[in-house]
Amino acid sequence: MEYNFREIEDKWQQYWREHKTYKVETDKSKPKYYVLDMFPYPSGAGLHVGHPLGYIASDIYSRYKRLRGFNVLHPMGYDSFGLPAEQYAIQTGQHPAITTEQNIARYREQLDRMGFSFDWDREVRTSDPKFYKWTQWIFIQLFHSWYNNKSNKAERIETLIAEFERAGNANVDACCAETKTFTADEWKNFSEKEQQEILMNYRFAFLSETMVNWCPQLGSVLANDEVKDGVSERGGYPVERKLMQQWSLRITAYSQRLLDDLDTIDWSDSLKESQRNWIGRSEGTSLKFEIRNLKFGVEVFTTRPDTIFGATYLTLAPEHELLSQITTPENKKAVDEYVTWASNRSERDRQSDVKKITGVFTGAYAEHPFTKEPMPIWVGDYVLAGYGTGAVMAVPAHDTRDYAFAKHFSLPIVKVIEPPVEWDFEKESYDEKSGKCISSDFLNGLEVKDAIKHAIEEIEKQNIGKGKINFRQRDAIFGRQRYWGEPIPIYYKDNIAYTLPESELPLVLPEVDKYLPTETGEPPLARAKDFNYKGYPLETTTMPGWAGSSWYYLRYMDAHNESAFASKEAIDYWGQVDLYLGGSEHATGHLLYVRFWTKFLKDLGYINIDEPAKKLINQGMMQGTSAIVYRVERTHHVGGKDRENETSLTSTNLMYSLPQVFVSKGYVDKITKTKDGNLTWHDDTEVNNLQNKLHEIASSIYSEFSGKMELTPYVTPLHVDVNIVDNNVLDIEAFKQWREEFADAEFILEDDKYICGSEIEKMSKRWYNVVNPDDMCDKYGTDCFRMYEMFLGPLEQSKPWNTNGITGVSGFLKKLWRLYENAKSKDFSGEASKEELKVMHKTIKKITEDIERFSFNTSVSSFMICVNELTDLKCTSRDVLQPLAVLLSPYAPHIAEELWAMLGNAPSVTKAEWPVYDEQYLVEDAYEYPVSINGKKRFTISLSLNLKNDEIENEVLAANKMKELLNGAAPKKVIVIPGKIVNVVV
RNA sequence: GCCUGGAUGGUGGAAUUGGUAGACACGCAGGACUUAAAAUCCUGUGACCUCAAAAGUCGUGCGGGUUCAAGUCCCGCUCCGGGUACCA
Repeated sequence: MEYNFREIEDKWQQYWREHKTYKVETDKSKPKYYVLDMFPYPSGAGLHVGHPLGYIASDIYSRYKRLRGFNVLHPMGYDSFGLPAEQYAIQTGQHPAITTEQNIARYREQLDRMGFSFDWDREVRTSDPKFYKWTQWIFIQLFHSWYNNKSNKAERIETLIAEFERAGNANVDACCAETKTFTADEWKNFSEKEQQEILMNYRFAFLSETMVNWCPQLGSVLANDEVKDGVSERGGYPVERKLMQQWSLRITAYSQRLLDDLDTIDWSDSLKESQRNWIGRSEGTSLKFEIRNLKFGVEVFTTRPDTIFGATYLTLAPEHELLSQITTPENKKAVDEYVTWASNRSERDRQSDVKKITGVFTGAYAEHPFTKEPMPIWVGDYVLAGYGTGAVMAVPAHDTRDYAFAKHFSLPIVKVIEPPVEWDFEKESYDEKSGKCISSDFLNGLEVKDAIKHAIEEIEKQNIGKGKINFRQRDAIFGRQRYWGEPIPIYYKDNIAYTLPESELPLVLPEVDKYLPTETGEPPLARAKDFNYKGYPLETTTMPGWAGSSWYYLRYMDAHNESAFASKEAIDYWGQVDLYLGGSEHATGHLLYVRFWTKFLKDLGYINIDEPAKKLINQGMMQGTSAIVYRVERTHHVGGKDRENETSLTSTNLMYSLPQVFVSKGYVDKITKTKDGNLTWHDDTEVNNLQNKLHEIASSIYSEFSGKMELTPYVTPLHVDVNIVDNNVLDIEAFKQWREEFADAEFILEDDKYICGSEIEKMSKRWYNVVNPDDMCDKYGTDCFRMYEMFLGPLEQSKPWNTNGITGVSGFLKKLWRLYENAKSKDFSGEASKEELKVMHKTIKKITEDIERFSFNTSVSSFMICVNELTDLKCTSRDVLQPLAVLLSPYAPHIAEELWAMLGNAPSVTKAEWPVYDEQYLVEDAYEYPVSINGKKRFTISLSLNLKNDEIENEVLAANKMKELLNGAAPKKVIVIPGKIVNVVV
């Protein structure tokens, strides 16, 4: 019987469905293991071959862990709120829920085909009110919590109110916005409104007036990680800076813990490094400079207090709040103009001409805290309002940006660090943190490191500043002026924000007639009728896309719970995600937010883990391989009618009326680009050959043609659908049908084939290089597709998708099938030979180790070797073929089930036990001596022996020779490099 | 600029702790079976030298070093990918 993958796949998928094979329950008798995939956003395009890469890997690992006796939680769901569905809704008026529903159905169909072992009973969708009820619930907890720096965790707001009532806020050390100090009595006398305003400064979810990234085209604000290169990540629209009242989450409260706990998790170094950079901790000191003739000072932040004596001026950000107060009347006009100019620059302009130095003198002077020298205060847009204090002390000799600014405006440059190497201060600043302090009063002679410490001590002693840690990370903007997201469970009474009672949850997304912002610029939710709570208006912004994904892993544990986001029992049992798989593009977004929410929920006692995922693996991006065909220019097609009417076949007419002609890649390689950008053929014979071929084509169509065609050496590369290209060979018939204009195209072939060029690009519809897994599964079967995706290369590496090698995997499966078919005819009754057992145990060891270290690509090779060897040995033994089916089942579950059944076993292979290998079959004949020297199992002695070549005929001989030399202890491995050295591993 | 990952045949990639580099697969070449094709099977396949074989020489981006032994470790570069950036 032939290997009929379609029949086998249908049969077993149905069996799994009917028997709920992959349903998982809390089972305390078994160790748990939680394998999580980053859930997909169900876009309209469906899955492409890049998606399943991670899912296949996690599925293999889940299946493996199950066979090893673990109770494995392996769920799947959809991150179903998002922009594309909303954009589609704006264009068509169709409710995003409907689009989303359709997309999910398509995703599900595709996922089902892949034979994944998900427990679908636990499916979650972030846009489902039953799910977002709990997202809203968490928001309410965030609103009613604050971060206590003393206990170093989040606490209920009640503890803060109690403290206010007891002793005001003088002793409160919280992560909060700047708040005036008040006493207990003052607190009690504050009005409700005043109290609420103060509390807002402390809440984890808070409203504030902040600079936001405003995207006019999307009509919404964006978080920092949603902006790339000054344009929106989705859509690529320009982004402006704008001051707006916004909901934010106080993620900065956790900056230090997010940083510290990176050391406790098994994530890739590069990903951890991205997060460290994003959090951007820097140690330094704040420092106050008095301003001449004014009563207040200006505070700066610096990481280099050691260079304080090199500070020659101050620079403020254009948005700095003190700017208008310090500017002298004669400089006011210039400063105002500069500030207006700077504020009108878009984020993109600002980034694109970073090198342009701009700034204006304010007329004011600060006083150096030690030398009491006057220091001019400037305003310049190289200083950012959002970082540190929005003001810097400029040390041009030791900071590149200050140096450029000082040079440009001819400000003094004072060297205070003597570099340990030759340095030309005429050319550039010396920024390194090494060298000795000079011209620096009490710091003279100190090394930079010591000088920093000493300077901070001195600054603190004189009470002009103190050591401070700054983070680059900003609080996360949480409101979006969009429709398709979770409504924020807030209503307003007297303009004060209150949370909805938990009993009112979920606050369901209301129906609206249009999905656009209102005419007055309010978010789409403002269009909803009766959108209020007891007459009080509800919040009209919605949560950002990352809200649901920040906690979804907890919902899988107990997906249908209606009284809690998950039961205590489920949370305690499943604990942490043991293995999390997903793309590295979420490094500074989702993966920070999910860690943040986890820590928050832990602080409030709802869960007992600090980190969501113990181990994380980033699967590499699957790039597309575009296929290129080359059209010979000047042979444009003008349509059949023109050709019929053609009367005089001049060469020019002919060229324009000929069908399009495509040359195979081999010819194109013979073209080079000249300096002036034109193309030229390498040699004239090629030109002649090609012309002759074009001529042949012409003559075959027009028998009366006898002229000579001119050939222009241009070819135009065109993208062609990769699905009609196999191993770079174009399927010419399919190509002709692909596009009407190619219907009667002609081809100049090499070796009777049309070879396409290829280009590695991002997978995109535009380049026709999107490969859909369905097509692959139709052609080769799911098991083949799964194994081939793994075979392509290491999981974490980005790689182009190509189908060049899939025939190898396909051939392997057929061969595997035949092996069992042949054995079946002999009832699998063969006695396993020693060779067969060796092959078997070698394979068990290899596959087990491969899976443990996520090296799935090498596993596929091992299977191929194993089957090749067993075929050669004509293996018919159940003792060998049975464990092989088990080993194979994580990779190719359908065929493994069928082979398992074929062996006469009861269904299903998923209930089998993972085989264990036996060392004794792995030892090579020549080295079958158990050895331990000095109590160590194995170590290497390297000896140079003066043995002649003929004395060491082979490794066995060498081994025996070594045995003599080692007083009877036998070597385990001997490497003979004839004529050179004998290396021995004992 | 900074951080990070990488560079191995015609191609994708193997080499787990420093131990015969190129497993496995694709592709290519030749052969068997077949009326033919597909499918399947067999043989060869890093480069150079050689009619061929034997033998030899070179060979893991480049230049040095450590070692009996380096794709692997160390120092100095080049190029490519990813992240990030007036962050004081």
